[in-house]
Amino acid sequence: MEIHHAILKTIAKHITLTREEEDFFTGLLVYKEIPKKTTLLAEGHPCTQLSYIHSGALRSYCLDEKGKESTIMFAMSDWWLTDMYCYLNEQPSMTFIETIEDSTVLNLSKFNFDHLLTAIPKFERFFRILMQNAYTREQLRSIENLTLNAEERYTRFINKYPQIARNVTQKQIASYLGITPEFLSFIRKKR
Amino acid sequence: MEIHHAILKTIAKHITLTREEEDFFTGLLVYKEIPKKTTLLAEGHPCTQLSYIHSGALRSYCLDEKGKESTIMFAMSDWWLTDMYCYLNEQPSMTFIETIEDSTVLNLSKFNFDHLLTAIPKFERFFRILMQNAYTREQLRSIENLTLNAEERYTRFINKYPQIARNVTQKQIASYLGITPEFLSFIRKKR
DNA sequence: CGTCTATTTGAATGTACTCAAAAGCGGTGG
DNA sequence: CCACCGCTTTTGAGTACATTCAAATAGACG
Repeated sequence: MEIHHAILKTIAKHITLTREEEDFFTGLLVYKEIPKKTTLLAEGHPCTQLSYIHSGALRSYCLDEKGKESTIMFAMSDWWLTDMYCYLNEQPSMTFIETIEDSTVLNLSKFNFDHLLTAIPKFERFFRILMQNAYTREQLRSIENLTLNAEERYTRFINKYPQIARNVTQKQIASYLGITPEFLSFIRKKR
Repeated sequence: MEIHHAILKTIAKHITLTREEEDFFTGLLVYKEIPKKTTLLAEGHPCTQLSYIHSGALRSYCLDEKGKESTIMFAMSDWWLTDMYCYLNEQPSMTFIETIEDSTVLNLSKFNFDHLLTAIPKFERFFRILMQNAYTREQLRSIENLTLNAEERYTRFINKYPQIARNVTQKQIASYLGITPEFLSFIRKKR
Protein backbone atom coordinates (compact mmCIF):
# COMPACT_ATOMS: atom_id res chain seq x y z
CA MET A 1 0.00 0.00 0.00
CA GLU A 2 1.55 3.21 -1.19
CA ILE A 3 1.84 5.72 1.62
CA HIS A 4 0.32 8.59 -0.39
CA HIS A 5 -2.65 6.70 -1.75
CA ALA A 6 -5.11 7.76 0.94
CA ILE A 7 -4.21 11.46 0.99
CA LEU A 8 -4.38 11.70 -2.80
CA LYS A 9 -7.76 10.00 -2.80
CA THR A 10 -9.06 12.52 -0.25
CA ILE A 11 -7.78 15.40 -2.34
CA ALA A 12 -9.26 13.91 -5.51
CA LYS A 13 -12.72 14.24 -3.96
CA HIS A 14 -12.44 18.00 -4.38
CA ILE A 15 -9.82 18.83 -7.01
CA THR A 16 -8.26 17.04 -9.96
CA LEU A 17 -4.47 16.89 -10.10
CA THR A 18 -2.19 15.83 -12.90
CA ARG A 19 0.37 13.15 -12.17
CA GLU A 20 3.08 15.84 -11.98
CA GLU A 21 1.07 17.90 -9.53
CA GLU A 22 0.49 14.84 -7.38
CA ASP A 23 4.21 14.17 -7.29
CA PHE A 24 4.99 17.78 -6.49
CA PHE A 25 2.50 17.72 -3.64
CA THR A 26 3.62 14.43 -2.13
CA GLY A 27 7.18 15.69 -2.38
CA LEU A 28 6.30 18.39 0.13
CA LEU A 29 5.04 15.90 2.71
CA VAL A 30 7.12 14.32 5.44
CA TYR A 31 6.06 10.90 6.65
CA LYS A 32 6.35 10.27 10.39
CA GLU A 33 5.63 7.30 12.61
CA ILE A 34 4.76 8.36 16.12
CA PRO A 35 4.36 5.99 19.06
CA LYS A 36 1.34 6.10 21.35
CA LYS A 37 1.20 8.82 24.02
CA THR A 38 3.77 11.04 22.36
CA THR A 39 3.39 14.80 22.45
CA LEU A 40 4.18 16.18 19.01
CA LEU A 41 3.28 19.77 19.75
CA ALA A 42 3.42 21.56 23.09
CA GLU A 43 2.02 24.93 24.11
CA GLY A 44 4.45 27.78 23.51
CA HIS A 45 6.38 25.96 20.79
CA PRO A 46 6.29 26.97 17.13
CA CYS A 47 3.45 25.25 15.31
CA THR A 48 5.02 24.65 11.93
CA GLN A 49 3.26 21.47 10.78
CA LEU A 50 -0.16 20.58 9.46
CA SER A 51 -0.58 16.83 9.93
CA TYR A 52 -2.64 14.56 7.72
CA ILE A 53 -3.37 11.45 9.75
CA HIS A 54 -2.61 8.37 7.75
CA SER A 55 -3.31 5.93 10.58
CA GLY A 56 -3.85 5.99 14.31
CA ALA A 57 -5.54 8.54 16.53
CA LEU A 58 -4.50 11.90 17.96
CA ARG A 59 -5.93 14.54 20.23
CA SER A 60 -5.41 18.28 20.61
CA TYR A 61 -6.12 20.00 23.90
CA CYS A 62 -5.39 23.13 25.85
CA LEU A 63 -4.74 23.86 29.50
CA ASP A 64 -6.31 26.70 31.46
CA GLU A 65 -4.57 28.61 34.25
CA LYS A 66 -5.78 26.06 36.84
CA GLY A 67 -4.30 23.21 34.78
CA LYS A 68 -7.67 21.94 33.58
CA GLU A 69 -7.50 20.16 30.22
CA SER A 70 -9.99 20.84 27.44
CA THR A 71 -9.96 18.59 24.40
CA ILE A 72 -10.26 20.70 21.26
CA MET A 73 -10.59 17.80 18.88
CA PHE A 74 -9.93 14.15 18.30
CA ALA A 75 -8.52 13.18 14.94
CA MET A 76 -8.48 9.75 13.32
CA SER A 77 -7.33 8.45 9.93
CA ASP A 78 -7.97 10.85 7.05
CA TRP A 79 -8.37 13.91 9.32
CA TRP A 80 -6.08 16.94 9.35
CA LEU A 81 -4.78 18.31 12.60
CA THR A 82 -2.80 21.30 13.85
CA ASP A 83 -3.25 24.37 16.01
CA MET A 84 -4.80 26.08 13.00
CA TYR A 85 -4.67 29.64 14.28
CA CYS A 86 -1.02 29.39 15.27
CA TYR A 87 -0.03 27.47 12.14
CA LEU A 88 -1.56 30.04 9.83
CA ASN A 89 -0.36 33.06 11.76
CA GLU A 90 3.02 31.61 12.74
CA GLN A 91 2.37 32.14 16.42
CA PRO A 92 3.60 29.96 19.30
CA SER A 93 1.17 27.14 19.86
CA MET A 94 -1.64 27.62 22.37
CA THR A 95 -2.41 23.92 22.37
CA PHE A 96 -0.93 20.45 22.81
CA ILE A 97 -1.18 17.63 20.31
CA GLU A 98 -0.55 14.04 21.35
CA THR A 99 -1.01 10.58 19.92
CA ILE A 100 -3.66 8.36 21.51
CA GLU A 101 -2.48 5.31 19.54
CA ASP A 102 0.61 4.50 17.49
CA SER A 103 0.10 6.76 14.51
CA THR A 104 1.50 7.65 11.13
CA VAL A 105 1.15 11.16 9.75
CA LEU A 106 2.12 13.17 6.70
CA ASN A 107 3.36 16.58 7.74
CA LEU A 108 3.06 19.68 5.60
CA SER A 109 5.22 22.52 6.93
CA LYS A 110 3.86 26.07 6.85
CA PHE A 111 6.66 26.95 4.44
CA ASN A 112 5.61 24.16 2.09
CA PHE A 113 1.93 25.00 2.58
CA ASP A 114 2.52 28.53 1.30
CA HIS A 115 4.69 27.17 -1.49
CA LEU A 116 2.00 24.65 -2.47
CA LEU A 117 -0.71 27.29 -2.71
CA THR A 118 1.48 29.45 -4.91
CA ALA A 119 2.64 26.61 -7.15
CA ILE A 120 -0.74 24.88 -7.52
CA PRO A 121 -3.54 27.39 -6.86
CA LYS A 122 -6.08 24.56 -7.18
CA PHE A 123 -5.12 23.73 -3.61
CA GLU A 124 -6.76 26.97 -2.51
CA ARG A 125 -10.01 25.27 -3.41
CA PHE A 126 -9.13 22.13 -1.53
CA PHE A 127 -8.26 24.02 1.63
CA ARG A 128 -11.25 26.32 1.23
CA ILE A 129 -13.48 23.25 1.39
CA LEU A 130 -11.46 21.82 4.28
CA MET A 131 -11.81 25.06 6.27
CA GLN A 132 -15.47 25.34 5.33
CA ASN A 133 -16.21 21.91 6.74
CA ALA A 134 -14.18 22.61 9.85
CA TYR A 135 -16.06 25.89 10.33
CA THR A 136 -19.55 24.46 10.00
CA ARG A 137 -18.64 21.53 12.24
CA GLU A 138 -17.25 23.84 14.89
CA GLN A 139 -20.24 26.15 14.71
CA LEU A 140 -22.53 23.21 15.33
CA ARG A 141 -20.40 22.25 18.32
CA SER A 142 -20.69 25.77 19.77
CA ILE A 143 -24.45 25.68 19.48
CA GLU A 144 -24.75 22.20 20.93
CA ASN A 145 -22.59 23.23 23.87
CA LEU A 146 -24.94 26.13 24.53
CA THR A 147 -28.25 24.36 24.07
CA LEU A 148 -27.73 20.80 25.28
CA ASN A 149 -27.02 19.54 28.76
CA ALA A 150 -24.16 17.18 29.52
CA GLU A 151 -26.14 13.99 29.04
CA GLU A 152 -27.47 15.07 25.64
CA ARG A 153 -23.99 16.14 24.53
CA TYR A 154 -22.59 12.77 25.57
CA THR A 155 -25.28 10.86 23.69
CA ARG A 156 -24.69 12.89 20.53
CA PHE A 157 -20.95 12.44 20.84
CA ILE A 158 -21.06 8.65 21.00
CA ASN A 159 -23.56 8.53 18.14
CA LYS A 160 -21.60 10.95 15.96
CA TYR A 161 -18.14 9.57 16.67
CA PRO A 162 -18.65 5.93 17.72
CA GLN A 163 -15.15 4.97 16.67
CA ILE A 164 -13.57 7.74 18.71
CA ALA A 165 -15.78 6.91 21.68
CA ARG A 166 -14.41 3.38 21.63
CA ASN A 167 -10.77 4.42 21.46
CA VAL A 168 -10.40 7.18 24.00
CA THR A 169 -10.72 7.30 27.78
CA GLN A 170 -13.78 8.66 29.56
CA LYS A 171 -11.61 11.37 31.01
CA GLN A 172 -10.77 12.53 27.48
CA ILE A 173 -14.41 12.43 26.41
CA ALA A 174 -15.34 14.43 29.52
CA SER A 175 -12.73 17.05 28.64
CA TYR A 176 -14.17 17.26 25.10
CA LEU A 177 -17.70 17.68 26.46
CA GLY A 178 -16.58 20.24 29.03
CA ILE A 179 -17.61 18.23 32.09
CA THR A 180 -15.72 16.48 34.90
CA PRO A 181 -14.85 12.78 34.61
CA GLU A 182 -16.84 12.19 37.82
CA PHE A 183 -19.97 13.65 36.30
CA LEU A 184 -19.54 11.66 33.08
CA SER A 185 -19.29 8.53 35.18
CA PHE A 186 -22.53 9.53 36.91
CA ILE A 187 -24.26 10.09 33.56
CA ARG A 188 -23.19 6.68 32.31
CA LYS A 189 -24.47 4.93 35.41
CA LYS A 190 -27.94 6.43 34.91
CA ARG A 191 -28.36 5.23 31.31
CA MET B 1 -19.65 56.89 -1.59
CA GLU B 2 -19.72 54.10 -4.11
CA ILE B 3 -21.65 51.13 -2.78
CA HIS B 4 -18.97 48.59 -3.71
CA HIS B 5 -16.03 50.47 -2.27
CA ALA B 6 -16.00 48.72 1.11
CA ILE B 7 -16.41 45.16 -0.17
CA LEU B 8 -13.68 45.62 -2.77
CA LYS B 9 -11.36 47.03 -0.15
CA THR B 10 -11.96 43.99 2.07
CA ILE B 11 -11.24 41.67 -0.81
CA ALA B 12 -8.13 43.61 -1.77
CA LYS B 13 -6.64 42.73 1.62
CA HIS B 14 -6.27 39.15 0.43
CA ILE B 15 -6.29 39.01 -3.36
CA THR B 16 -5.55 41.46 -6.19
CA LEU B 17 -8.22 41.91 -8.83
CA THR B 18 -8.04 43.64 -12.17
CA ARG B 19 -10.59 46.34 -12.91
CA GLU B 20 -12.49 43.86 -15.12
CA GLU B 21 -12.57 41.24 -12.40
CA GLU B 22 -13.84 43.78 -9.91
CA ASP B 23 -16.64 44.70 -12.29
CA PHE B 24 -17.48 41.08 -12.93
CA PHE B 25 -17.63 40.41 -9.21
CA THR B 26 -19.73 43.43 -8.29
CA GLY B 27 -22.05 42.52 -11.15
CA LEU B 28 -22.93 39.33 -9.28
CA LEU B 29 -23.97 41.20 -6.13
CA VAL B 30 -27.46 42.40 -5.35
CA TYR B 31 -27.79 45.43 -3.11
CA LYS B 32 -30.61 45.38 -0.57
CA GLU B 33 -31.85 47.79 2.05
CA ILE B 34 -33.54 46.05 4.92
CA PRO B 35 -35.44 47.78 7.72
CA LYS B 36 -34.83 47.03 11.39
CA LYS B 37 -36.34 43.85 12.86
CA THR B 38 -36.89 42.16 9.51
CA THR B 39 -36.37 38.42 9.13
CA LEU B 40 -34.49 37.78 5.89
CA LEU B 41 -34.06 34.06 6.34
CA ALA B 42 -36.30 31.68 8.26
CA GLU B 43 -35.72 28.09 9.31
CA GLY B 44 -36.85 25.59 6.68
CA HIS B 45 -36.53 28.04 3.80
CA PRO B 46 -33.90 27.73 1.08
CA CYS B 47 -30.73 29.54 2.06
CA THR B 48 -29.58 30.89 -1.28
CA GLN B 49 -27.77 34.08 -0.29
CA LEU B 50 -24.45 34.95 1.30
CA SER B 51 -24.77 38.50 2.62
CA TYR B 52 -21.93 40.98 2.90
CA ILE B 53 -23.02 43.60 5.41
CA HIS B 54 -22.46 47.06 4.07
CA SER B 55 -24.07 48.84 7.00
CA GLY B 56 -26.22 48.03 9.99
CA ALA B 57 -26.32 45.01 12.23
CA LEU B 58 -27.78 41.53 11.91
CA ARG B 59 -28.10 38.40 13.98
CA SER B 60 -28.45 34.72 13.19
CA TYR B 61 -30.04 32.35 15.66
CA CYS B 62 -31.67 28.96 15.95
CA LEU B 63 -34.57 27.60 17.96
CA ASP B 64 -34.54 24.34 19.87
CA GLU B 65 -37.57 22.07 20.29
CA LYS B 66 -38.66 23.99 23.42
CA GLY B 67 -38.55 27.27 21.50
CA LYS B 68 -35.39 28.51 23.19
CA GLU B 69 -33.35 30.90 21.02
CA SER B 70 -29.59 30.56 20.65
CA THR B 71 -27.72 33.34 18.91
CA ILE B 72 -25.20 31.85 16.49
CA MET B 73 -23.55 35.13 15.60
CA PHE B 74 -23.93 38.86 15.43
CA ALA B 75 -22.72 40.55 12.27
CA MET B 76 -21.91 44.21 11.75
CA SER B 77 -20.52 46.21 8.81
CA ASP B 78 -17.91 44.33 6.78
CA TRP B 79 -18.94 40.88 8.07
CA TRP B 80 -20.36 38.09 5.96
CA LEU B 81 -23.44 36.22 7.10
CA THR B 82 -25.50 33.22 6.05
CA ASP B 83 -26.41 29.78 7.31
CA MET B 84 -23.09 28.54 5.93
CA TYR B 85 -23.79 24.83 6.08
CA CYS B 86 -27.14 25.16 4.32
CA TYR B 87 -25.87 27.71 1.80
CA LEU B 88 -22.98 25.51 0.74
CA ASN B 89 -24.95 22.27 0.71
CA GLU B 90 -28.18 23.76 -0.65
CA GLN B 91 -30.18 22.49 2.30
CA PRO B 92 -33.21 24.18 3.89
CA SER B 93 -32.02 26.67 6.48
CA MET B 94 -31.67 25.51 10.07
CA THR B 95 -31.40 29.08 11.31
CA PHE B 96 -33.04 32.49 11.25
CA ILE B 97 -31.37 35.73 10.20
CA GLU B 98 -32.82 39.09 11.17
CA THR B 99 -31.78 42.71 11.14
CA ILE B 100 -31.11 44.40 14.47
CA GLU B 101 -30.87 47.85 12.86
CA ASP B 102 -31.75 49.25 9.46
CA SER B 103 -29.17 47.56 7.29
CA THR B 104 -27.80 47.42 3.78
CA VAL B 105 -26.33 44.22 2.38
CA LEU B 106 -24.79 42.91 -0.81
CA ASN B 107 -26.14 39.45 -1.58
CA LEU B 108 -24.22 36.79 -3.46
CA SER B 109 -26.47 33.92 -4.53
CA LYS B 110 -25.16 30.36 -4.34
CA PHE B 111 -25.47 30.16 -8.10
CA ASN B 112 -23.32 33.27 -8.51
CA PHE B 113 -20.94 32.08 -5.81
CA ASP B 114 -20.22 28.90 -7.78
CA HIS B 115 -19.99 30.92 -10.98
CA LEU B 116 -17.56 33.37 -9.36
CA LEU B 117 -15.23 30.63 -8.16
CA THR B 118 -15.14 29.08 -11.61
CA ALA B 119 -14.67 32.37 -13.45
CA ILE B 120 -12.10 33.88 -11.08
CA PRO B 121 -10.33 31.09 -9.18
CA LYS B 122 -8.48 33.72 -7.14
CA PHE B 123 -11.69 33.95 -5.12
CA GLU B 124 -11.00 30.44 -3.84
CA ARG B 125 -8.17 32.04 -1.92
CA PHE B 126 -10.32 34.82 -0.59
CA PHE B 127 -12.97 32.44 0.66
CA ARG B 128 -10.35 30.03 1.99
CA ILE B 129 -9.07 32.82 4.21
CA LEU B 130 -12.62 33.85 5.14
CA MET B 131 -13.49 30.28 6.16
CA GLN B 132 -10.17 29.90 7.96
CA ASN B 133 -10.86 32.94 10.10
CA ALA B 134 -14.40 31.82 10.77
CA TYR B 135 -13.13 28.39 11.78
CA THR B 136 -10.47 29.58 14.21
CA ARG B 137 -12.89 32.11 15.71
CA GLU B 138 -15.53 29.44 16.18
CA GLN B 139 -13.05 26.99 17.67
CA LEU B 140 -12.04 29.59 20.22
CA ARG B 141 -15.69 30.12 21.07
CA SER B 142 -16.19 26.38 21.62
CA ILE B 143 -13.26 26.24 24.00
CA GLU B 144 -14.30 29.35 25.88
CA ASN B 145 -17.79 27.94 26.29
CA LEU B 146 -16.30 24.81 27.82
CA THR B 147 -13.72 26.39 30.08
CA LEU B 148 -15.21 29.70 31.25
CA ASN B 149 -18.21 30.32 33.45
CA ALA B 150 -21.00 32.69 32.47
CA GLU B 151 -19.47 35.77 34.08
CA GLU B 152 -16.10 35.25 32.40
CA ARG B 153 -17.79 34.65 29.04
CA TYR B 154 -19.78 37.87 29.46
CA THR B 155 -16.68 39.89 30.33
CA ARG B 156 -14.81 38.55 27.31
CA PHE B 157 -17.77 39.22 25.07
CA ILE B 158 -18.08 42.89 25.96
CA ASN B 159 -14.31 43.35 25.68
CA LYS B 160 -14.08 41.55 22.35
CA TYR B 161 -17.18 43.03 20.74
CA PRO B 162 -17.81 46.36 22.51
CA GLN B 163 -19.72 47.76 19.58
CA ILE B 164 -22.05 44.77 19.40
CA ALA B 165 -22.53 44.85 23.17
CA ARG B 166 -23.76 48.43 22.87
CA ASN B 167 -26.22 47.72 20.07
CA VAL B 168 -28.02 44.55 21.09
CA THR B 169 -30.34 43.70 23.95
CA GLN B 170 -29.24 41.79 27.03
CA LYS B 171 -31.59 39.03 26.05
CA GLN B 172 -29.70 38.63 22.78
CA ILE B 173 -26.33 38.66 24.53
CA ALA B 174 -27.61 36.05 26.98
CA SER B 175 -28.70 33.84 24.08
CA TYR B 176 -25.23 34.20 22.53
CA LEU B 177 -23.55 33.27 25.81
CA GLY B 178 -25.93 30.36 26.39
CA ILE B 179 -27.43 31.68 29.61
CA THR B 180 -30.86 32.98 30.61
CA PRO B 181 -31.59 36.72 30.52
CA GLU B 182 -32.38 36.52 34.25
CA PHE B 183 -28.97 35.15 35.04
CA LEU B 184 -27.21 37.74 32.87
CA SER B 185 -29.07 40.44 34.76
CA PHE B 186 -27.83 38.90 38.02
CA ILE B 187 -24.23 38.83 36.73
CA ARG B 188 -24.40 42.50 35.76
CA LYS B 189 -25.70 43.53 39.16
CA LYS B 190 -22.74 41.87 40.89
CA ARG B 191 -20.00 43.66 38.90
C1' DC C 1 3.69 -7.92 41.48
C1' DG C 2 3.62 -3.12 42.22
C1' DT C 3 2.71 1.43 40.56
C1' DC C 4 0.21 4.74 38.22
C1' DT C 5 -3.79 6.38 36.25
C1' DA C 6 -8.73 5.89 35.23
C1' DT C 7 -13.15 5.14 37.04
C1' DT C 8 -16.66 4.93 40.51
C1' DT C 9 -19.14 6.48 44.53
C1' DG C 10 -20.99 9.81 47.77
C1' DA C 11 -21.50 14.11 50.43
C1' DA C 12 -21.31 18.95 50.40
C1' DT C 13 -21.26 22.97 47.57
C1' DG C 14 -21.70 26.16 43.79
C1' DT C 15 -23.46 27.62 39.39
C1' DA C 16 -27.19 28.43 36.60
C1' DC C 17 -32.25 27.62 35.59
C1' DT C 18 -37.37 27.99 36.26
C1' DC C 19 -41.20 30.37 37.49
C1' DA C 20 -43.59 34.34 38.96
C1' DA C 21 -44.14 39.04 39.58
C1' DA C 22 -42.83 43.84 39.41
C1' DA C 23 -40.51 47.65 37.26
C1' DG C 24 -38.62 49.97 33.22
C1' DC C 25 -38.64 51.42 28.46
C1' DG C 26 -39.82 52.34 23.67
C1' DG C 27 -43.02 52.69 20.15
C1' DT C 28 -47.76 53.65 18.60
C1' DG C 29 -52.25 55.51 18.28
C1' DG C 30 -55.61 58.50 19.99
C1' DC D 1 -48.43 64.95 24.10
C1' DC D 2 -49.55 61.34 26.80
C1' DA D 3 -51.53 56.85 27.86
C1' DC D 4 -51.27 52.32 26.82
C1' DC D 5 -49.26 48.08 25.10
C1' DG D 6 -45.77 44.80 24.54
C1' DC D 7 -41.34 43.53 25.40
C1' DT D 8 -37.06 43.79 28.21
C1' DT D 9 -34.94 43.86 32.52
C1' DT D 10 -34.84 43.17 37.41
C1' DT D 11 -35.67 40.67 41.66
C1' DG D 12 -36.35 36.67 44.55
C1' DA D 13 -37.47 31.97 46.00
C1' DG D 14 -37.05 27.32 45.06
C1' DT D 15 -34.84 23.76 42.23
C1' DA D 16 -31.84 21.27 38.99
C1' DC D 17 -27.50 20.51 37.02
C1' DA D 18 -22.76 20.04 37.56
C1' DT D 19 -18.44 20.61 40.45
C1' DT D 20 -15.24 19.75 44.25
C1' DC D 21 -13.08 16.88 47.31
C1' DA D 22 -12.08 12.56 49.29
C1' DA D 23 -11.72 7.80 49.23
C1' DA D 24 -12.34 3.22 47.34
C1' DT D 25 -12.00 0.19 43.34
C1' DA D 26 -10.59 -1.24 38.85
C1' DG D 27 -7.39 -1.52 34.92
C1' DA D 28 -3.16 -0.91 32.28
C1' DC D 29 1.58 -1.41 31.92
C1' DG D 30 6.29 -2.30 32.88
